[in-house]
Amino acid sequence: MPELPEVEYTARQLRASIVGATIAETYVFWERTIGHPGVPDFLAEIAGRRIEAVRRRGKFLLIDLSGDLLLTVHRRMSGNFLLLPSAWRIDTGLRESDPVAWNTKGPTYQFPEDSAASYSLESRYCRTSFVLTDGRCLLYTDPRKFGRIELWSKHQEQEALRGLGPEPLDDQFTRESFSQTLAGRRTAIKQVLLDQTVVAGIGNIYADEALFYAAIHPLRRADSLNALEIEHLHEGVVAVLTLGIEHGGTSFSAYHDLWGQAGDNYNHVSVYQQEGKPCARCGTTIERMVIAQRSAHFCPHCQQSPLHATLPAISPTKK
DNA sequence: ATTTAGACCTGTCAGC
DNA sequence: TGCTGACAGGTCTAAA
Repeated sequence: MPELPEVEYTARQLRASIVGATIAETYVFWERTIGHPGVPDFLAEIAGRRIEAVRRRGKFLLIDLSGDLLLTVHRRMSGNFLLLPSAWRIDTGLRESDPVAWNTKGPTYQFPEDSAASYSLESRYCRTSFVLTDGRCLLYTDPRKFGRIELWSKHQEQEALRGLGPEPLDDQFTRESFSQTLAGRRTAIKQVLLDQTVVAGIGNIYADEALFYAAIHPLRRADSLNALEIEHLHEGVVAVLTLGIEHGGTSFSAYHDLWGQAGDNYNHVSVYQQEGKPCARCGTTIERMVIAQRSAHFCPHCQQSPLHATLPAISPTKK
């Protein structure tokens, strides 16, 4: 689910709400959610830490903790955070001696009668919960269980982030550096945009949207783009990510912000999951194809490609 | 060296 | 109503 705009939006909300708070207890309800270190060490290390800062890098949410520790969160497809007010009681069903609760249905929570339905729905998929000393509770929910939460020493940040490329909304992401990165790449530009070592934070929604913005066909070979097209694509990447943040992220069904609200960017997408609908620019029907095992959506009229530079369609099967 | 299936997971929706 | 298959915001690994 979350790409850069969704993670950035969450980071801003967390920064405003939990910096300065201290973690009292942590409960893990799905062991594999904790990617590093093992669950017992994770629980022992995180107890009593103060939350000093909240940052974002690519699709990673970074939480700096006291004692030079770094908590990294990658939500993958369906991970989410919910912050419960302190008045809300939680009942994890844990015995005090249990380091891990083996309850795949997640803990049960007692909500005020007037609480939003989305809270109780999401909490059903709680994989990890952080109880703060002020009584509030930060829930990490993740229906598909792909997301990972890891704890590292602060000096291990580079290792934890696995060679991420430049931040697209920072000065380091320039037309020139982008151009250099694309130079040696013979694969489809859509696939290259999804490579986190090329640019950090772009996912399937914003890759499709950026290519539409720049009027570039998703199958174009990356090394075939001319200077003007690279300029447009660079501009498009920045524009669609910035708009996504301004709209509070893109929500389809499951994504909600810290307080259970849906992001509005879905109402502003041009091509993503718009197959069969008319292009807002020219009215041509939006098409969908599979590139690198992912859906690609584009306008066949606006995003035409010079024949010499288009890759043959790859495996038009499955998905 | 690339490229591509498969794995990791659960939910939803369309079609029969 | 129930079953089946396709598909979903992502990334890693093994095999071709």
